[in-house]
Amino acid sequence: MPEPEWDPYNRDCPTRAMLDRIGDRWTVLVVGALASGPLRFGQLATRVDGVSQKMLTQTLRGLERDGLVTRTVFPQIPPRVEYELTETGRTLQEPLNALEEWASAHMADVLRSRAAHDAAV
Amino acid sequence: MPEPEWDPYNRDCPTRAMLDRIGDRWTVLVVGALASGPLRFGQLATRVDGVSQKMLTQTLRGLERDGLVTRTVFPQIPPRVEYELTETGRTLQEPLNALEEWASAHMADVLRSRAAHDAAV
DNA sequence: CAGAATCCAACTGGATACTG
DNA sequence: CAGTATCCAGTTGGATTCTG
Repeated sequence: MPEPEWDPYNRDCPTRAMLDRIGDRWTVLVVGALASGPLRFGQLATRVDGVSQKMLTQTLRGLERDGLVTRTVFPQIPPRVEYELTETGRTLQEPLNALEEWASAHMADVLRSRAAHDAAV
Repeated sequence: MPEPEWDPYNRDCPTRAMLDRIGDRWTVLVVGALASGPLRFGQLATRVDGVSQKMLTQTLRGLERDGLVTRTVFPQIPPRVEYELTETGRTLQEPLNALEEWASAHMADVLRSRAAHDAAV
């Protein structure tokens, strides 16, 4: 079954949009935060330091739409809403982890280079 | 040698900025395009479909500053400038490839989910 | 060819206030 | 608690023009 030939280098390819979503600063962090299991909205807000509630909501809605996250509402007062990675969402973890690890591993190099470069000016 | 404990979940951690750079829609594509070897400015502009010359320049400057890409000017008229991944830049290829592959592999699922979700509204 | 510089429309995203 | 709605300042980035 020959998958269609996705090509991110073509400006009209949907994978472009996908890279945008992945690249979204909050998406990476939210998916990462959900890696260890379901979390409530408030818990996510706490874990992902600095995210505004607007952005968190927006990010979660996007992930839900793309089938990467499920949203479960428990009908009680006060409301309780849990977010959890779907099967597909979990497959995204691996590449995202790789990214975070790369960032951690090479951050020092990058900062050094950046300092040197700026000093040279 | 215990690396400092980078934590992308902390809003003040430099890895946050790094994720921003990686997340940059053009960075992923430019690094990917350079994977197979050095390219000239114009070649990059062609490969990375849709990038404006302003964005390409900006992206390349950023990558250069971070020590991920080298910029070589050949003193001739008309000018010839080549960009090439550095050692560190090449290490970034792997995680980025993983991302592109994920996008290619799951794009169909995502589009399906998206359509279903929108239809449900 | 490879850019630098400028202008400006459009989108992003934070802060704030309100609700079921 | 988990949002929604609104306002708005700041940033992004495309188009265009000019240059060594």
